[in-house]
Amino acid sequence: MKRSPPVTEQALLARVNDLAAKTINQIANDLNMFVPESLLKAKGWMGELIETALGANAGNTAQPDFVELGIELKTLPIDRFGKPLESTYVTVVPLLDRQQFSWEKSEVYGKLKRVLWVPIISERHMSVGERQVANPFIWSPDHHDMQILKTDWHEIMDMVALGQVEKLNGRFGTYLHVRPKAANSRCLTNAYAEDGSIMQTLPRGFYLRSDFTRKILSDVFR
DNA sequence: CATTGATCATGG
DNA sequence: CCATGATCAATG
Repeated sequence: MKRSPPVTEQALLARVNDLAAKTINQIANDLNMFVPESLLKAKGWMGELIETALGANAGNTAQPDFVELGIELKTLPIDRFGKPLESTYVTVVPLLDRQQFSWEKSEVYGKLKRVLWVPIISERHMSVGERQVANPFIWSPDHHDMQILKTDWHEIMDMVALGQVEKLNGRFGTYLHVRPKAANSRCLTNAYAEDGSIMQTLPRGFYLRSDFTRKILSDVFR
């Protein structure tokens, strides 16, 4: 039932290339998985399907999906022209980290340093099963993009450390921005207040803007 | 119509 | 609650 993880990057590429051009129905049928009518009540389903198909093994730990390879898997919904339809979730924002202030040790860096992108043509009018895998590829940020990601991360984490998490909103950040990441708007978690005490606030996540993922695709396929 | 803010499912 | 997987949907 569960597939073992690929041992090499080459093996992972071979597996994911087998998915290229397949419909979601084909992939799910091969795995004996049921395809939901809608993703409204199954928002993570696409990602879980591709994880299963490829043998990802990180579970819900805060590590890249293919732990030994250090590669993060991201499905990316695109329209028929290859334009991303959504932002891409990266990881939760650590609200109580005043120490571990190193970009290279951050979970954002750990996940974005090497990513297997699996674009899926997922226009809303298409049924889930008819949606189709496009051209997957493994990517790392170039130096320029890495600097921008690092700067975004530092600016956001500085605000968190200064107790300004509630001043953060989706307008901050060039590539990486911060949005709510919770079951609903009543969820609360601890964070620093501006006076250094502990306050309660809505949990947040780091997301990649779709402008940036659009650029990634155009850099690769130009 | 793009973007920001809100929400859904699951496992530990 | 916190982490994973994201998409939905109100708003400007």
